[in-house]
Amino acid sequence: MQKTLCQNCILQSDSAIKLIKNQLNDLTDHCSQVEFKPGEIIFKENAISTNVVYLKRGLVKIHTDNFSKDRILRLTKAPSYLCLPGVLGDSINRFSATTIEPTLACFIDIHVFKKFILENGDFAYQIILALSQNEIKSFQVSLNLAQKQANGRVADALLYFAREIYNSLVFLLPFSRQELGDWMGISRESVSRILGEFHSAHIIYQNGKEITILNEELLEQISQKG
Amino acid sequence: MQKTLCQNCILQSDSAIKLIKNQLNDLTDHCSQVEFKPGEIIFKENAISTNVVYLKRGLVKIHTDNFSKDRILRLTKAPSYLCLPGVLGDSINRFSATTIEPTLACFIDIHVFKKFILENGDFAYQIILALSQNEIKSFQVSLNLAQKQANGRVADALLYFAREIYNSLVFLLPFSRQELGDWMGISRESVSRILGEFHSAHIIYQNGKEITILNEELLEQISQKG
DNA sequence: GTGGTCATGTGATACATATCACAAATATCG
DNA sequence: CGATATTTGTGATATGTATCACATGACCAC
Repeated sequence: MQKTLCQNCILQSDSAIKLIKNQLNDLTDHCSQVEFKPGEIIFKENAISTNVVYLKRGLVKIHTDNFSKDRILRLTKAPSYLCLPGVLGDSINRFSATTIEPTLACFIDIHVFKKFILENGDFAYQIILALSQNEIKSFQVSLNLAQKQANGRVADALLYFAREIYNSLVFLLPFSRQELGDWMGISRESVSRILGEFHSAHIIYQNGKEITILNEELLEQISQKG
Repeated sequence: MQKTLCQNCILQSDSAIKLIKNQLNDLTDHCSQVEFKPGEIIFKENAISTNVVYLKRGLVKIHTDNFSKDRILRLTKAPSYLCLPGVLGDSINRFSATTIEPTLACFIDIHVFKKFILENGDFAYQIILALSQNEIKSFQVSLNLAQKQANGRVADALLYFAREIYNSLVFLLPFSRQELGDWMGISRESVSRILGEFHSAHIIYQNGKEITILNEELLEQISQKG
C-alpha cells in the first residue's frame, strides 16, 4: 500500500521526481503518512526529531512561543518539505509546526533522506533550489517587518493569502485576529482597527473571517509604501 | 598559481574538502580570485550574475535599496559562500553585496558549481547544511525585528558583533550609526540615543566607533526582554 | 434555553520611536 | 592648513501603536 503512496508523491514533488527506482523502494520502506486535522501539532520545538516532513496536502504554520508569546514565523503550503533546517543541523526542532488546514504529511527517516542527497545529485540540487528560494522569501519577510508599519504589514498578509495560498481575492481567513497579529508582529487590537479601516475605505470587504479584496491595486500600494 | 589557490581553499571550506581531485582541477580552471577594499561592491541587485561567490577572507553586508532607503539584511563573514540564493534560482541578484572590511572573494562559475552538486553528494550535503543554518538564523532575525523594541535590537547588534564577528568584547564598529539603524530597522537618532544610554548606564563604553561591552550579562538581558 | 468561554470591536490613555531642527565633532581633500 | 562635507548628539514635537478597560457577539456544553 505504501509503495503506491510514494509513487504518487512523485507527481507532486520536484525532488521526488529525481529519485531513481531503488531509492523509491527505500523511501517506501522508511516513510509513513499521517493525516492531521486543523490545529494539530506536527512537531514541537525543542523535541528531538529523526524525520524530515514532506507535506503532501494542506497548510501549516511554523511558530515558536519561546518568549511566552506565540510568534508565527512562516506558513508552508503543500506540496513542499516542511522546514528541513531544524532537522538537519542537529536533531532538535527549533520551531513548532501546527496545521491550520487539513493536512497530509509524510515522515521520512532522516538517514534515508541524507542517503538520497549523498547518492543523487539531482535530488540534492532540487533541495538546494528550494532552500535558496526560502532564503529569498525570508529576506523579504525581514524587510517587511523591519520597515513597514502596521497597515502595510496587514496589507501584505492579505495579499499573501490571496496570491500565495488561495489564488483568489475571496477567501476565508484561517487565522484569528490574534494570530494575524502574532504573525505580523502587531497587536490583536491594531489588526482589528486596520481591517476595519480597510473595510470602511472599501479596500476590502470583511465579515468575520470572510475576506474579499475589493481594491487589490490600492492594497498593493499600501503594502509598498509601508 | 591558481592551482595552489584552490588547494588552499580546501583548508577553509567544509564544502571544498569534499571535492575530489578532478573536481579540484575543474575549480582551478573556473575560479578567479578578487581582492576588495572596504566599501567596494561585490555585486549589485538586479544585475545578472553567472558566478557563485565564496568568501575566503573578510566581511560583507547583504543589502538592498529597493525602497529608496538602504536596508541591510545580513552580514556574512568569511569563510563562507555569499548568498547563493540569488544566483541559483534565476541568474539575477536579488540583493547587493558590499564589503565592510578588506575581503578576498573567489568567483566560481555557476555551471561548475552546479556540476559539483550533481556529481558530489558530500559537497551537496555540506551546502544544504549551510543553507539550513542560514534559514534558522533568518528566523531569528525575523523574531528580533518583529518582537523586540529598539534597545533590544541595539543590544542584539552589539552582542552579534562581539560574539559572531570579532570574538571580543572590545571592537571597532564597522558601521556608522546610520548603517546600524538601517540594519536593525530604527532611525539614526535612536541608535545614538540608545548607545548613549548604554554608555551612561556603564553597560558599554563608547568612543566613536570604539565599543567595549562592560556588562555582557545585562546586555543579554536587554536583548532577551526586547 | 442558560451560563460560560472565547473572539472581536472600540474608545481612552500611555509610551516608544520617528521626525525635524540645529549644534558640535570628525573626516576628507585640495 | 583651512574649507567643506559627513557623521554624530540632543532637544522638542508629532505620530503610530501597545495597552487597558469594557462591551458586544459567536459558539459550545449541558
